[in-house]
Amino acid sequence: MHPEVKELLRKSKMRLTAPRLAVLDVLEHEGKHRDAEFIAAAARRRLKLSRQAVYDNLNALVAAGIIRRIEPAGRPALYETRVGDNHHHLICRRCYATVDIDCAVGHAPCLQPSEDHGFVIDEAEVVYWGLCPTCQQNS
Amino acid sequence: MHPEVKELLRKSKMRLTAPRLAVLDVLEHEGKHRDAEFIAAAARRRLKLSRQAVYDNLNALVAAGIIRRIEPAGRPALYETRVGDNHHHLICRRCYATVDIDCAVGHAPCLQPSEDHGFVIDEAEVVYWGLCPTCQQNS
DNA sequence: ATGATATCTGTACAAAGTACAGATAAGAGT
DNA sequence: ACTCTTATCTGTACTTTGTACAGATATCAT
Repeated sequence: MHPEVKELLRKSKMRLTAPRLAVLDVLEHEGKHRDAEFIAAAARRRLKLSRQAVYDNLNALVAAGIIRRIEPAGRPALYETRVGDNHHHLICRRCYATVDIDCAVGHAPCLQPSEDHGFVIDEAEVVYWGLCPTCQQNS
Repeated sequence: MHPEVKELLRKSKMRLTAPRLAVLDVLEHEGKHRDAEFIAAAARRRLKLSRQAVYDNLNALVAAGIIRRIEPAGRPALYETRVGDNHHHLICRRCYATVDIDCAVGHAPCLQPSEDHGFVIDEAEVVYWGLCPTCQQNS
């Protein structure tokens, strides 16, 4: 576990409980984009914990800005530790492999639609859909 | 009901059943972005039909490219009749009002991420999140 | 060490959508 | 118009993903 993670938790006044650290450890060491089910299963290899604890922790960490949730259409939510840069995602339609994409149009990207309709916009969520190299071959 | 809609159905070799026409009629005349529950309720003011018929028809129409489904994070899916231009959406975080956004970067937009990782990309889904004018006032 | 309360457990519940079997009816062919 | 094929519809049961709630536990401040 990276020590700076514990710093982040303390800064957010969150307790350093074993289930919380386990959830973060899974995200740091067992894949960059994982759903709650995977995180629960992996965390249970370290300790015993309930489904509710997994969801509570994921929600608390998202609220604190320590992890980020993405919700691809028709799929369970995924969680990742890369936060703060509002990067985007590219997902395979067949196997759902997910990779990060830096924004193509500069630094604070995509927050400028052609017409804002009077809205105050704070986020642009972008998901690219396609076929990953492996699934292209097996088609 | 616009006559061209029936043409579209025939072109797709889909039967013109009353439930199917009712679903399309709701989307044409009772709001541009509606979820399955709303569509079912509105269609039931015209005729009696089951939940399954609503979902089956929506799925069939999406598959035929006659309507489009969008799935905002944490919300039920919305359906719209504007298809073929891959436009985007702007959604209010508080009241979930949803408006269409033309793509800011040209004609076949957003299909060029900074790095494609070998994927063959066929769609870029963009959702802008913010506060609509009404909700800005009531905050 | 002690206490306040954030967190965890476990069960029940909820929302959104799908599976399946049998009944019905739309459209093709006569 | 009549019949047939089969797409579509109905209704119930089920699935997935996630939340609500009450009570037990354990973390951190003091």
